[in-house]
Order: sequence, then C-alpha cells, then structure tokens
Amino acid sequence: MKNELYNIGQAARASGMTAKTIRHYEEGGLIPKAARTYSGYRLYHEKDIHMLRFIKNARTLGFSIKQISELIGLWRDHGRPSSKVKSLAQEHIKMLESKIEELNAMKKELKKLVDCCRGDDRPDCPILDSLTDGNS
Amino acid sequence: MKNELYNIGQAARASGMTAKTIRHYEEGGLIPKAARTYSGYRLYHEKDIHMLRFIKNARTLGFSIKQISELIGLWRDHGRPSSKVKSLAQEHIKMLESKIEELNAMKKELKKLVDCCRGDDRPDCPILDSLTDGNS
DNA sequence: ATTGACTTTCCCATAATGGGAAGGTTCAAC
DNA sequence: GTTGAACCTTCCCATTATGGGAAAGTCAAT
Repeated sequence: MKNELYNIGQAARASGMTAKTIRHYEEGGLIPKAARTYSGYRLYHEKDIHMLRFIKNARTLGFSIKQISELIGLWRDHGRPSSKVKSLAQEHIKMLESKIEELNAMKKELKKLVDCCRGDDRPDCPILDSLTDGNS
Repeated sequence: MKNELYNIGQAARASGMTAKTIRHYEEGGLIPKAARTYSGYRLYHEKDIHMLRFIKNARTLGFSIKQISELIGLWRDHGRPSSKVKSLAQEHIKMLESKIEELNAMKKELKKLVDCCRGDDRPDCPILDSLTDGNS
C-alpha cells in the first residue's frame, strides 16, 4: 500500500505475469487501456493489479483468454447469478476432462508399445513396427 | 495395389490426413519433396503412403513433428538400436504424464470451487471470490 | 467446349506468449 | 551535469500444427 501507482514492471511482478503479457492483454482488449504518464509509461492502480491477479489465477486454472473475458464480465457485474459462473466453470472442467482422457489414451497405447520393446542394441523394434503397420 | 501412383488427394485419404497437411509436411522438410507430373501435380508411391501413415500414427500418439522427424530417421536406419526408439518413446510418455498431471491439478482445483458454488440466481459466487483473492 | 472435381501457390488466421531491435525515460551516482 | 543501469515504448518475427480461402491451372467425362 506504500505505492498507489505501479508501472508495468511492478504490475507484472505483483500479478505474476510478464510485462509483455500485460501489454498483450491490453492490445487484445482483455483489459482496458492503461493510463499513461506524460512520457508514455503505463500506470496501474491497486484495482488494476487485482484484475491482473484475477486473470493470472484464471489462467492457472486453464481458462482461455476468451473465457476469462466472460468471467471478467461476470466479475464486474455484481448482480450476476452465480449459476452463470458455475456453468462456465463446469464447461471448462469438461474440456479438461476430455483432454486428459485423450492424453491418457495416448499414454496407454504408447506404454504398451514401450513394454514390448527390448530397448537394446539390436534394431528389432516393435514400436517402429507398430507405427508402420498402423496397429497403434 | 491397383494403383501404383496417387495424387495428393488420394494420398491424403489413404493416410488419414488432409492434402493441406501433406503439403505442409513437405514444405517443413518432414517428408521429401514429392515427384511431379508434367503439369505439376504431386505424385506418391506406395512407400510414400507408408511413410505418411507412419507419421499419422505417430501424431495420433502425440509425438511432435520434431520427434517424428527423429523417429523417421531411426525408422529408415535399419541398423539402429531399438534402445534409441524406446528412450524417445519413454521421454514422450513422461511429457504426456506431466501434462496430464497439470490438467488434473487444474481440474481438481476447479472442481473444488464449483462444489462450493450454489449456482443459483444470487450473485454470491465462491468461484469468482477465489479467483479474486488468489486462493486458487 | 463445358463442367465439376480436382490440383497448384500464396497469404492470412488461430492461442498465448517470448525474443529482440531501436529508441526514449528515470534515477542515482559520480 | 553527465553518465550508466535499468527501466519503458512500439514494432516485427517466431513458435505449433493445422485450416480457410483466393486465383489460377488441370483432368476426366459429357
């Protein structure tokens, strides 16, 4: 609370992102254009930092920028029904689950191949054979 | 085996990718430049189709183009030790596992939030609160 | 010759950053 | 009062693996 104002580097450190990323968000319209000093430096207030942290947290949970844009809309709308937020989150959980399943299928299949492969000096390799034959 | 030669569309259908993707692989050097007809159409032989299928199978298992490039090198080298292929595959399994873990962490955290949220008409929303406070 | 289903190349778009150049600003130290 | 380090600015390019679409040429059958 010592400083009321932050420049982009301080805002980056305070929110856990890079300055580059903050500029990128501004350019993409995710966050409003920052105020500027006389010389053109961006200026951030405490509430801007809060928003950046909000975004950072949502990114950590895997929300896309587009989804976060919706979340911010709901976040700012103090009369929103919590059901909207919840369904957005549930949708995202489903996407995570399907990605996880996909990766698990890959892993399982690949593991099967790896377990068949002696992995020695000889060229005989069930992994390559399987890729070639299309049995994967 | 009716046709010895395929054009790019046929090769695409035979290998399970799109013509666009095949051109992209050629341009990126993953596959050699195809022979051409007089009029400039690309021509593919059976063995080219095999390679395309090999690539398609490897992609399905989640290997990157770069990794596949290595795999193709080993595939063509009939004297390669199977250990090299195996370690490449194991490395990839590890990457898959870490991605799965990451997604699982997101899912778990998000689920926790969702379970706390009533999801009704009222604005009270633990999900947004948590994102704001950084407790996620 | 016309038509429809191909093919060619070329450029742009995606998602979310990172890298780096060329140049201006701030602030503290000398 | 100038110098230097550590910032900041904009701008453009790279990443990964595709997809979309335009403009133009080709093939095969009618």
